[in-house]
Amino acid sequence: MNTPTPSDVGLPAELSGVAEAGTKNGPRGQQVIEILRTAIISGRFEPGERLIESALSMEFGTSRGPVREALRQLENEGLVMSFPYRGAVVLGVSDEEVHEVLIPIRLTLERYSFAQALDKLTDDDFAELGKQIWLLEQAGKANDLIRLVEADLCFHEIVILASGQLHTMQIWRTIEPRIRAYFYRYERFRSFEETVEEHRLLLAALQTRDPAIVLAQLERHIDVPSPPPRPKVRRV
Amino acid sequence: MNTPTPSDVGLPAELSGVAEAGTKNGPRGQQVIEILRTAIISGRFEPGERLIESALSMEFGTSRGPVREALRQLENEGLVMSFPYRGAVVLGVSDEEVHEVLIPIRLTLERYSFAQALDKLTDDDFAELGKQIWLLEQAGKANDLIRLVEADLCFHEIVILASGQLHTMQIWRTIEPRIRAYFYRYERFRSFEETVEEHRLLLAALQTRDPAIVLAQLERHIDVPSPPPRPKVRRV
DNA sequence: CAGTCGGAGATTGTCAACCATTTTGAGATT
DNA sequence: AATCTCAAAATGGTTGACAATCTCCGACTG
Repeated sequence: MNTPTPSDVGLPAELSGVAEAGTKNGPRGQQVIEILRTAIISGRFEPGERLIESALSMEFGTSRGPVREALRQLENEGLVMSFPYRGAVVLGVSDEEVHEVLIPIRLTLERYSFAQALDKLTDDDFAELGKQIWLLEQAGKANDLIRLVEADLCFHEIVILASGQLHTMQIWRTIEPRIRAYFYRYERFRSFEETVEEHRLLLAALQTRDPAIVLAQLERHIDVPSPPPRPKVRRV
Repeated sequence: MNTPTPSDVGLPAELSGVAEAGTKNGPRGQQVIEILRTAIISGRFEPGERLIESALSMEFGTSRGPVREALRQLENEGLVMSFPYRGAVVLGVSDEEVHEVLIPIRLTLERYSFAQALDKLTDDDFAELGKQIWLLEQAGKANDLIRLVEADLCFHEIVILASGQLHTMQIWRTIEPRIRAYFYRYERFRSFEETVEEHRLLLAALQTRDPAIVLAQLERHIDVPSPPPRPKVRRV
């Protein structure tokens, strides 16, 4: 899994010791982002609820600076919308928009990056993918939706990162949280074992390094469901 | 053209006096974003060039705060990439990624929002669209690429805004600058009159309010060109 | 009584100066 | 030649203070 370093884009540098995403990232303000994001995705904030900078900074024990940046970041992930001098409100995602926009975009991103990643995947990458499969299995057995979704998305992110396509990665980051929120809502209606099996097939396909096989399996995995699942629209 | 207001997403408010995008926006820091964005898109910065907060804030006569936010914004538009404690560098876009990722995403966005906008477009919206057509004609006659691209993208943005789909809008905003940069590079190789005519057809299609007609014309307009145009890849 | 006007209060936007943290590059050392 | 050390440069974050703007509520007016 190659995280891009400054040298990849023209900055003088060597390999970067980028912390494994998840636990204790570098700058503290990143944690603010993560906490807020998790809170919104898991539904601890109602859509429409206002987020006040001073209140949040108080709560997190930071100054307003990091909170402002977090809110801007969340805005770019579509979890929040803000208005000049009026502050930020939590956003919801309609199932329709997920199906008609976010999932198709995801498919575009993954089609391209899987194809690009084919001749770049290292043994290390495959090992990481295997690890995610294992985590999927564990989560499945434990009936742990959160960890299942986590491993699912991580699997895909590994390939996207390996593809080394900067803009594809950037767009992935902005839609991933919304996809995640959607999965939390609806993945529970699928058989966990089915999800695990699909990723096994996907990994096997990747190991052939045959574009046709990989893309076929990818389309089968992601395929855009025509009728929005359970409850209908649920606007904003 | 409906710009979403806080009330649309749950905030108590009435119609917002959002300034016509372009000239003197509200917060000063927004101008910093615009200046930097234009500078990057028009190629006044080389890809790989470093952007230093203190230098920029000096140059713009602001404090570092607004510059930091601008850099974060540009990062979310894929024009810049930043690394913790290492700062931001200007990014380029490979033609391949534009064709394989950005344009297909654009098509997804527009398919959905044009369909959604059909029964929401007001007379005012149509008037605005007509105005853009006129501007396209003027720019075409004057052989003014910049203004042509401006009116072109503005035309599409009007429809996207009218669709009222918040996430579609949000994603549009993050890819629009890169599309714009691409147009600046390659639209010059097309007949301006052809571009104008296509938008005339698109507007006529919209006026029928018939989804089939509109989508057909849209696909014809945007269609994903298979072979990357002139110079080949041009990485990062 | 409806509608308008005018602050007061709340919240965001910006500034300035400062310190902590981290990267980076140039020497000095082995 | 490779490594180590250290100071300079930049970013990340803090504090406290204002300026600019929105919101809302209550008084005034037709």
